[in-house]
Amino acid sequence: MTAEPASPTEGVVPRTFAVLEALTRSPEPMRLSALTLRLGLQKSTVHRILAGLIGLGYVQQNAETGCYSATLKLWELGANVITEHPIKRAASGFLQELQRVTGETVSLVIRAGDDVLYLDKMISPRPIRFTTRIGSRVPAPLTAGGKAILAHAPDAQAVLARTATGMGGKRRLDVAALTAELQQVRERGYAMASYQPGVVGFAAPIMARGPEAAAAISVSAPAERVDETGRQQIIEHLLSTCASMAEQVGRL
Amino acid sequence: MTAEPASPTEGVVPRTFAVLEALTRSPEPMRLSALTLRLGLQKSTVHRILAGLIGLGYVQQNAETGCYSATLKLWELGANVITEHPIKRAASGFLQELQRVTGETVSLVIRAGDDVLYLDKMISPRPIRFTTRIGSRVPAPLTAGGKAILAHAPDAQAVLARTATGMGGKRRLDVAALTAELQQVRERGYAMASYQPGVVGFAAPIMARGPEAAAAISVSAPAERVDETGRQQIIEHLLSTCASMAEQVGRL
DNA sequence: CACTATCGTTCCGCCACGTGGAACATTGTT
DNA sequence: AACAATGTTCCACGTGGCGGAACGATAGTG
Repeated sequence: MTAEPASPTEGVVPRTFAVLEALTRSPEPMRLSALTLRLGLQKSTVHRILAGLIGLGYVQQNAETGCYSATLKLWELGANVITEHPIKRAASGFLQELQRVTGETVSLVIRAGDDVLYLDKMISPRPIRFTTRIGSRVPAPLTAGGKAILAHAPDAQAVLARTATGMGGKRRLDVAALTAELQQVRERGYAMASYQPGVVGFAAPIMARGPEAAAAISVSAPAERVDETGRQQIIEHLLSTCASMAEQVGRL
Repeated sequence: MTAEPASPTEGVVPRTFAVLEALTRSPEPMRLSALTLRLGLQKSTVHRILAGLIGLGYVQQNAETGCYSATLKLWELGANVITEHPIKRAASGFLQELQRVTGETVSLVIRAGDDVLYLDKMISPRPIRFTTRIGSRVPAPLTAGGKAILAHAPDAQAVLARTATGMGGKRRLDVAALTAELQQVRERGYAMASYQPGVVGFAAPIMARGPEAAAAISVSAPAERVDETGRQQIIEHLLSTCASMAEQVGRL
């Protein structure tokens, strides 16, 4: 049942979501042929699915180019999920305050499989903009927030192993070094990383209810803007913020 | 074809989205029976759809209560739509700056049918919190942002009429007064409203490319915090912000 | 403690609807 | 003008969705 012969048929619903996922992942609207190619489906099948989605209002078709794209109705659907999310709700005030006192970009991430997921972000008023987007995923071991969470995850080793093998030669993961680093993170209470070149990130876990981290808050800044004293101040604010939030979340 | 006999069958996909919409609209997780009741579907049908959605990862079931709720995966799906949205992207910096200089909560709204849709919001660091949520809809004529947009919409009268009939006796809409008010909005360049009790809102349209408003930016504050000079300052900042943004959007 | 009511899950025969191939229509290219 | 590539429509086939009903689980009540 669960093991399908080869690729018999997969049902409308999974295919419908595959179409939506393809459309939303693409920065610009997609043509029908691009979708069929990417999904490995029949032209007519994709066309029929798209027609249904247009009827429901989740997809629109550019009248001139004929390209398809997801509509804001799809965004509305998901938006309610996050506004109800307890951690995101609890974090809002803390993020804002931390952004204010540090003057840098702060983010809220949670773990999602072997990745971290950016739940919220408050960007710095200063010139530099980061490219991390709310709703995007990044392999956990690459980011400060991910390390902060993994340091308190029982399956951290497995995550490191999977991530190391998952990424080809490009930026090899040094599992041994990371393992040692996670130990350090546990001791000092915060993690550091430089996922994007020229940007340093500091993060601390939200330790609420139980030994695992519910989330992490990170502060990111251009490397040249952070000297030793700035670093210490950021870390101080970060740790006290996370402690306060953990306390509040813990007694919800 | 388009006119269905009575309620023959509707197909899996529309029903699947109906389930998701019901789940996301509900503040708390829903039981199966609540869903069947709300959707008017068969128990087994809803159950089958939910099982499919769980398999796809868009729905989760609480192990203890058995209640169903949408997952963050659904949020991820929609999140990409908005990060690519040109107006939201263009507005981000302007919203942040306007929030900073006014110190109050600023929002970005666009029109969606007869409603306005909250695309983005930057909340005031001051004590009061508003209940408007990103991704939520409000009938356009009730809000400052909606009025700012309607003032430049060719079908404003139709929207007023529909909204007036749509809302029962509760807060009756005075169509004549609103029509006059829209004229005022066109003249002064900004709109006012008090959709939530004790909160005043000011809004101005983003007039980019053509005679219609692409969006509106609004500033909301507790009524008692806004005196006459504060009001004038807010409006001044608001108008200059919208003008700058319109110029930038116009030449994209 | 048995009885009943309610909710969630599973099963199954029927047939509607999704499926993929191909034909048709449309637009752009050399 | 002939061609190529893409988008849309059509149709016979059979898979998978459909709803009713039976089953199981849990809880509330006399």
